[in-house]
Amino acid sequence: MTSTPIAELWPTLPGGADTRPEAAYRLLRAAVESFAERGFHATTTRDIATGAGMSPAALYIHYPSKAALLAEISRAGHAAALALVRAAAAGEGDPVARMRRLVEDFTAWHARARTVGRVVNYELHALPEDDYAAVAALRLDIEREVTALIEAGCADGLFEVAEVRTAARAVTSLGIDVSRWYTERSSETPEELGRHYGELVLLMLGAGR
Amino acid sequence: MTSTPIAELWPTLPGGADTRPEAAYRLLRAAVESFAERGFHATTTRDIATGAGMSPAALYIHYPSKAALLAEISRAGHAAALALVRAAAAGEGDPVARMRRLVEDFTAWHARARTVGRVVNYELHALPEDDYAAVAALRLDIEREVTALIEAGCADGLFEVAEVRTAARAVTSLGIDVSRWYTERSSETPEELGRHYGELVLLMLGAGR
DNA sequence: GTACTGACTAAGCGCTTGCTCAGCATGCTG
DNA sequence: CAGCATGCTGAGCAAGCGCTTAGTCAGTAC
Repeated sequence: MTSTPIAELWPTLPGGADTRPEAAYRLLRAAVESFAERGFHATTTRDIATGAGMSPAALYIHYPSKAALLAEISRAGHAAALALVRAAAAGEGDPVARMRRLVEDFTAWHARARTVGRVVNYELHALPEDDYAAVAALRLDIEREVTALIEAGCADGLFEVAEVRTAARAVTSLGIDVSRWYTERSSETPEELGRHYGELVLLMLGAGR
Repeated sequence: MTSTPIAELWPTLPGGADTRPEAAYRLLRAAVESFAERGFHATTTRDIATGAGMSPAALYIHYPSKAALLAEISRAGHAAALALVRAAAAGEGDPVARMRRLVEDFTAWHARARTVGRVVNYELHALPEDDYAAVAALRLDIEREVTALIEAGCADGLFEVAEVRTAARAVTSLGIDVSRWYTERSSETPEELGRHYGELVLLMLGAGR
């Protein structure tokens, strides 16, 4: 439906040199919409091609397979999420300020780019083995950034948690799940939701104002 | 894989009178395993039948379609989750004690019955329209129970939250997402995880000890 | 002009899918 | 015993799948 977040997301992502024909991006966008709405296996190559305004055979000029489209989406989406987490974790301020920004950005991204988010988080099982391995590494990196930030906060006496790993799970989990339930009919904007979730997480980590 | 939670879950569930042939339960269990691992659309009727130790045709003696199997699983799973939430919300103690038990039970259930949980939470889009409507009503009931309990806690001055609906979302979201990431290799048992999550949620709601 | 390229389509191949159907064994009932 | 219901199988159908093929056509190079 709303393809604006995807349009914003892509041209900047797959690695600088943007020499790919515009038709390849139309296919990516159509694939994201279909995969998010129906799932990978229920989406046909005909769906994607039609959504991109071309015949089924044209898809194979730009991508070697349906799974390759999924892999490209998943890699780009994970890279974007990790970049955002890294920027917040390495940003300015104490661990409290950095965690607040991390949760705000992570949450707002999963609300804004919820179609990409759904593909990224709920279609992992359909990835070819190699692509899955690459993407799993990115997911581990995200988890590690969050864990390290919580540990830093604990070391400074700003956070207080029983189990760091469980707390880190809860933080990423809250953000990821936003892409499952958020719709454009939700009462809060992605940014408002981000701010509320930022508050909730800081309380959860024992850093209430 | 581990089918014990499913085995425990079912015979008690689909409505008292347990006159259904044992083969129907074997089909249910095989379907849960397949749907959870590969997703509804990637699962074939041959997968399910083979998993239940019979030929593909035998499936249609017990269920009219592949989707009917999904619907039965989804209804039973949602009913179980709602029952557990209702029991905790209407239990003994103040809102703090009841919320703690609600989160503990809801979380532990999503960890223990993670295969059922995955089907219940991530295959909704594959449900026939009527079944979806029935299941959506159960989901709304769960959300309402949690919201009401938070409101009760706020009224008693035990909780303090900026937005009740957002807080309720966060509580259910944390529990649901457990079924996505929890594995039998996770470092905590379902019950330990439940206790940790119970603590985190109470902090989040401004009720830290 | 000729030669070549990249983006595309119409047609369709080989295979898998959800599901059906005729038939068979078993056990219960009169 | 016959009569019939139940639970099941082997074979297979129609539809739809991912992907391929042969060929079209506008654009570019020389």
